[in-house]
Amino acid sequence: MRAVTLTDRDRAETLVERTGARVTRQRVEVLKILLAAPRALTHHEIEQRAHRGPRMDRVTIYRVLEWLTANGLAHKIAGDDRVWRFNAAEGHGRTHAHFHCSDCGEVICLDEVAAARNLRLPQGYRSQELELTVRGLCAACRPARRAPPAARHRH
Amino acid sequence: MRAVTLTDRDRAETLVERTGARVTRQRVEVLKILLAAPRALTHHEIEQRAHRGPRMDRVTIYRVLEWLTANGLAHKIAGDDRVWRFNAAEGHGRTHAHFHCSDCGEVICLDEVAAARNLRLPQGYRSQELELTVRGLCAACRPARRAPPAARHRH
DNA sequence: GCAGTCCTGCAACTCTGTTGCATTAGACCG
DNA sequence: CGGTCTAATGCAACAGAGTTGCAGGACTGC
Repeated sequence: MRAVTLTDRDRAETLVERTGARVTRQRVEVLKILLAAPRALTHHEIEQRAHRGPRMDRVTIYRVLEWLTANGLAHKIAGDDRVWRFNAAEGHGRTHAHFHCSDCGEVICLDEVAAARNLRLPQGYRSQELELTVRGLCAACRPARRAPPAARHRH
Repeated sequence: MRAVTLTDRDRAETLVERTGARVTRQRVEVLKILLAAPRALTHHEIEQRAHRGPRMDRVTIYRVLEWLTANGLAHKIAGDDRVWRFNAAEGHGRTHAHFHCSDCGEVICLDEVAAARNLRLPQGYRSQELELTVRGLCAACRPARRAPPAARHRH
């Protein structure tokens, strides 16, 4: 995980301000956490990071995440473990790709791909968004070739 | 929804038999329901259909679905509403595409697409499966051009 | 028919996310 | 700077999907 720099906090604050809504400590804090993360985080992970600072309620985090998503500042990904994961939404268009590790559940964003546009939908269906999901093993979970796999934890 | 034909029941039975494990009423019944459905079903929907026949426990359905998935007879899809949906797995390869209706949550399978194979993963990551998700509005949820939209229910 | 195993049903539980409501604290105005 | 108005927060209770443990039932092989 990248270190939380002043820049992340400032960027977070600026982004929240730009929406025109209230700039609260909680919104800035959560967005800062997302900006500092190299991958999508679960609510649980965000909560843990948030609790290093002053108290912030579970529910507030849910509501902030919802608000960030509604305002286009964060992006919500449905994982395979029934848990939402959130990204800072910078640079996310209507077409993007994610990698899901089938072992540890980690989710990262991949560069955009020109996903199949020759896709045929049934009569009357309309497409709004495309998402390409790659499932596989991340570097940490991939069985090593020589050395035995390092001990890992799930989640 | 297609009518449940004798063929579906027979096919279900044959498929379960082929695994070598026990052929139970519950397994055949659930697989039959999946085979008869034109789209992915939630546990809840499967339960409702199953309850037209003799008693079958909620938990048993969960376990049967898990078993079907593990044996390659069913396919599990994470929807945007935190609910698993299940398909009969016939014809599902390692690359497939689904359509998720962002309004009613319906999930259907699309024909396979040759999804981006020029995808670049980070160092050390390995891909096992590709899934293309198209989000949009299904025919029922799409705002009509002339007539007002018909009344609908969620789920 | 008997033993052993696999599967099912039931109850209780966990975990993620939501709702209702009283209280707090940003934003704005003077 | 202090007051006011309202959106946002904290707290508690709840809801729904899925899981676990265990006792009893049903297949299977002999």
